[in-house]
Amino acid sequence: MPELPDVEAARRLAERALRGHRLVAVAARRDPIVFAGVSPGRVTATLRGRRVLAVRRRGKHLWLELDRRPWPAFHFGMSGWLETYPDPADRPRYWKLELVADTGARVAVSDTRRFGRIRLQHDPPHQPPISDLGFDPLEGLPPPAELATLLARRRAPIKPVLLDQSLFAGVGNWIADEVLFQAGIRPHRPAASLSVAEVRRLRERLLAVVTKAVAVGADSERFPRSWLFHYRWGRSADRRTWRAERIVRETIGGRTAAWVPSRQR
DNA sequence: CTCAGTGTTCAGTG
DNA sequence: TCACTGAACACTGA
Repeated sequence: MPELPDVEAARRLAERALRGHRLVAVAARRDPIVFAGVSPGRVTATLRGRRVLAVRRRGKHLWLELDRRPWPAFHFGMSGWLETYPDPADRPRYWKLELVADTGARVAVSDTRRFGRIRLQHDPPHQPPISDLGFDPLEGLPPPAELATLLARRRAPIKPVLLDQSLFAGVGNWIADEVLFQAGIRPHRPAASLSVAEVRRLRERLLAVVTKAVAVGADSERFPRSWLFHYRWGRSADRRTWRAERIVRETIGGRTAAWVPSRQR
């Protein structure tokens, strides 16, 4: 689930449950992979009794601002998730960390595949990996001319360049494919080969896709029917858009790209 | 049984 | 140093 819109939805959920409240109980499951070098004991001891001042996000990263440092920072990897619930029995199966607010509200972070990371950092936004991130589209993108200059230095296909978090923070596999589809650009095109007009379209579509996905709470059922998103999966060889255009799947830059030859040049 | 998957990192190369 | 490529990571579900 976790591309920018999902993480923003998680941020809003966590903020509603935790902002202004004290953490009266904390449980951390032993997992040396997800907890990057932090013991469960240190996590619980650090967080218990703290007041949550805010929940922040940048790209696909989330962190809590507390009344005392260090603060917890989260990356959800491929399968990480965050949910809130009132009943302890609803703790998710692959939970890693559970926070209980003084209201009784519970927030859990789970991760089946364990590619996610939970860190304790003194100042998350000014430390790697968050400090290494590039532009978060929700905070705005540089003007087309400046973006064109940045892309002109990249010879790799535009698809993996869109996935480069040090350039576009929060863009994941489906957003990159969606943006290229809507902008009418083939994913294989060297980034440096895009015209300024194409960069302008790319920029505009990136802003539109991210804004819309966030506006509907990352609920894909509510994405516009015209989006490639609804048609890109499924195993059948004859995947088609709602206009019956053929959808091709191939590996580009190490990831599966879905694209529509008749619409993307 | 095999393979793909909403992601990142690291080693090796140019 | 930088840009790029491909493999590795861990696990579930089709």
